[in-house]
Amino acid sequence: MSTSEAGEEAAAAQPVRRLRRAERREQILDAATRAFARAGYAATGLDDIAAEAALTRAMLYRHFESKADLYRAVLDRACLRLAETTGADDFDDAAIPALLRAASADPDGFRLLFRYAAREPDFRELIDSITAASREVGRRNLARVIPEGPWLDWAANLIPGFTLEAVIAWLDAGRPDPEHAAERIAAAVHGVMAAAQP
Amino acid sequence: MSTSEAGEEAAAAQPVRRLRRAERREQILDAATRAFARAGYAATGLDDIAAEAALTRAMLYRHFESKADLYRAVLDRACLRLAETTGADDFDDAAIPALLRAASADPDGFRLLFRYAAREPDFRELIDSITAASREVGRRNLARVIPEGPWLDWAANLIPGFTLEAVIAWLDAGRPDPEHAAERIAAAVHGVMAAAQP
DNA sequence: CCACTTGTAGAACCCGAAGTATACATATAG
DNA sequence: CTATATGTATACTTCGGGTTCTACAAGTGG
Repeated sequence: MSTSEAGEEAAAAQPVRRLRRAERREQILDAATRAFARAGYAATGLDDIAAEAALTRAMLYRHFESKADLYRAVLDRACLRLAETTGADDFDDAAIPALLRAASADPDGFRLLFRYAAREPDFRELIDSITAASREVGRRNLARVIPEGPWLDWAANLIPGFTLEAVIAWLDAGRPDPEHAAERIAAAVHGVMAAAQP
Repeated sequence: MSTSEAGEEAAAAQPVRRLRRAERREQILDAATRAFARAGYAATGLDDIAAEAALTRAMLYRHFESKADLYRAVLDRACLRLAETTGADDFDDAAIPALLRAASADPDGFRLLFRYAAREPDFRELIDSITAASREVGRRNLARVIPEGPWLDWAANLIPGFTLEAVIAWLDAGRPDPEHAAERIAAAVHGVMAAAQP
């Protein structure tokens, strides 16, 4: 007890890693992304997030106004990263490698955006800028090979979500041969498109 | 005001349609299925359900122990109907027409089961009997055309969910030509399978 | 006509989780 | 060395929504 007052107990626990504000904010966003990606907004408590970040709840409030504010920041960053990695894609076949890159770069954010946020009424707006554009462009591309009608609607509704699910399934499968993964997923998408043709 | 004390106000409102217990229970389950199918368990309040059923909250508690109990009853009935309509399917191509029949017969229940309940940790168990079996059988069928490896995992993870999404998209598209819808969806599934082959 | 069931209306209670407050500890820049 | 930013710990308040309770109204079968 002479040299250090910190070591009162047997376990002298690491002396608390401190970060500067901006870095801590990022670290919290990382942790929150992981936590939210497990169960979505409603089912994830602030305690879960604090535990994931190895912090107390109080610290969360020093960086974010509220749970909703934190969630928005998480989604915003995930959207931003996605946009940066893919680069304003056209949602044709050329977009698939970009999606694979984006999903690899930020798997938790990717899953969160498309497995959960897409179905949460209060926050769907935040990613609508992405999904709306992709649906629109996707539909235009489809219209070149599928005649107007219910089966075009069917394909246009189905394919964007399917493409994203295929990418997530690729993540879940351990990201096998990244060289040709895009080709396979594109082939799968074409298979679905073919089924919608007359 | 002479013949009827009920008509105190201008609008004599229909004299409250009464049902016997069992029928009312079914009617509540119908309404709750619709309400839950819009936003899932957490985001749906008892007030929403009561409004949908055109009843007061108190009545809900005369028929169900709790919100969770009601939800379980809703899911159970939807599972039961599904099982009855499809009849212990094998989740090969022969199952697709059965799924279309089931989705047509109970669209709200179908959507609820596979769009929401499948992602709700607390209740997933209730439909796991279905999804687990379908995944298992589906994987065995896939293993006949795809060699063991990550792409088999990929397809096995992706296809069951995709099939269900394809059925829901068909509902959303207005159920076009039911005669050949199963063929188209089967073709789409085959297209995905083909993409997983070497 | 009576008893019973089905129904309304709404206040009150309760609990978990979000959000707030205060006191204290200590790395680290300057 | 000291000031300050970063952090812990914990108790407290607030709030929404599920749950309970009480009081009353009225259709229906025996």
